Formats: sequence, structure tokens, C-alpha cells
Amino acid sequence: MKQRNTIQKRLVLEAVAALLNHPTADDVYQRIAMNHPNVSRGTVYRNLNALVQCNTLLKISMPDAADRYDIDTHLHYHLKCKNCGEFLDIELPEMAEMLSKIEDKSGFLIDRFDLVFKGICADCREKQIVQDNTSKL
Amino acid sequence: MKQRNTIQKRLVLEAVAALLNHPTADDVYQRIAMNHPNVSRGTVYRNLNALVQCNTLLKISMPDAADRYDIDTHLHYHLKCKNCGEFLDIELPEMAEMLSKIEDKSGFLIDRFDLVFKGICADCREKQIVQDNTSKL
DNA sequence: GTGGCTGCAAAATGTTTGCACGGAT
DNA sequence: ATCCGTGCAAACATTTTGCAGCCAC
Repeated sequence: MKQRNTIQKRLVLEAVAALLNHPTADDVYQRIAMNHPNVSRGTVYRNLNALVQCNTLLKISMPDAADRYDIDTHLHYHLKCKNCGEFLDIELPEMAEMLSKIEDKSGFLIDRFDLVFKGICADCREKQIVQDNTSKL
Repeated sequence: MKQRNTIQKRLVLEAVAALLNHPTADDVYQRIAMNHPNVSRGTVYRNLNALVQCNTLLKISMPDAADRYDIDTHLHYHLKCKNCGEFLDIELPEMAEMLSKIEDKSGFLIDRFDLVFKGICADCREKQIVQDNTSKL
């Protein structure tokens, strides 16, 4: 169960750190392939999983899209703009209270949930409004 | 854009209604295939999508698993037991407040999010505790 | 030296799609 | 008569895996 320090694992971790904005496995693979074309996709996936396992990376499950990875493993949440694709972090301390409310209600002991909010970011909303007004002229 | 009334679409809707507990596309296909082996998987998927589109069904995106479908389209949430697989509904009226809090914080206009809580249900917890005590004897 | 890690390719999984035909409107 | 929906199979996207050799420990 002890993990070895391979060059490939280091490359994967470096790539996730370098690629801001929560890269997908393929983003990581592409980035590594630039300088190390012999590293295989399977190895990238295996190392991503291993790093998630040992809590060095966080896996963000994306419905209807490839999963993403985050170097920031502290408890936080994500927002994705459907328009420009921006993907950003959000703190939600009030979520803890919600969870205990759910546990009380259901009798469940919750140990994980995946949560990505999708919508339109402030910038895109502004542009949209400007566009709407323009089209009225 | 007008949808036609085909036998296949009726079969899909009937199957989702008959299969309680939020069936997957394959559950629906299997059920229909029992009596109508000529209906194809593609048709089941296309009809499920069409029914979601017109708000007759709700699609529940499941991370790391096949998506599920729900005849109950009113706003509610889901809990899945990792132990026995039970999948049940939960009402969370307080989620609305959380959403407006997020919109205020982020400037996003949120239009969807998928949320399935995973944990251990009350029954399984009880059994687990009994088992733990037994093993101490 | 040994056993985990790698590269490669194949497979698994879940879902969509191109096409020619058939059926609902 | 239109043209949307169907069955079929192939394609797709993402991820996992079997295997033989390699390398970190």
C-alpha cells in the first residue's frame, strides 16, 4: 500500500499545480505529453487516482463532463459558468449546518457528496444585458 | 419541436413509473425488453432525453455511475446508501436560501446543480453497530 | 531481488449518432 | 405526403485494466 516516488507521479502533480482552473485528466495528460510524450494516459489516470486516494488531490465529479482535479483539498465548492466556461471556487461554511440537518432528517450518516453549481457568471450576465439592450435599439 | 406519441415513448414512461427507486436507462431498457425485445437501447435513451426535455421526467446525474430518472419532477434531493444501495428522496426547503446566498456571494445566476448525498442509511448503521458489538464478544 | 509502476493496447461503461426505413400526424 | 421516430450498429468519451517488462526501494 506504500506509494513509490516515480517521475510520472511527480509530473502529474506538477501539471495539476501548473494548470490552474481545475484541469481534467486529459488536460493533465496533454500538458505532460508536451515534454514527455512517452508518458501514457493510463499512467496519468492511475496517478491521479493515487493522489486522490492519499488526499493530495481532490477529485471533482462533473455531471455530463470529464472529472476535474483540484490541488486545493480543503472543503470548498465550485461554480461553473455555462457561457464562458469559467470554473471557480466558493466557500460555503453554512453547508455544514445543512448537512447535519439532512442527517437528522434522514438518519443517514453522510460521508460524501459532489456539488457543482452551474449558471452564468457576473461578467457574462453583464454582457448579456448589454447585448439585450442593444438588440432593442 | 412537437413531439409525437409513439408506442416506444409510452413504454419508456410506463417503465419509469413502474420501476420505483429511480431507474437507470438500462433498468428501463431491460424492463421494456422483457415484453418488447425489438425496442432498441438508442430509442430508450432518446425517449428518456425527450421526456426530460419536456419536463415529464427528471434526470438525476450520478457521479461515477449511470444517471437515473425520476417521475417526480418537483424540486427535491436524493440520498444513496453506499451499503445497501437504497436510494431515497429528501425535501430540503432550506436549500433555496442557500442558493440565494451563493448568488449574492458570487454574482452568478445559478440555473442548475446536481446533488446526491452518499452515506450509510439508518438501517445499515444499526446493523453495523450490532455487528461491531458482536465482534467484541 | 521483489513487487509496485509503467507503456501499450484492449476493454469496459454509458451514451450518442448516422443511416435508411417506417409510422404518426 | 411529410418528416419525426425507430432499429441497428458503429462511434463516442471517459476511464479502467491485463500484461510483460522495468525501476524504485
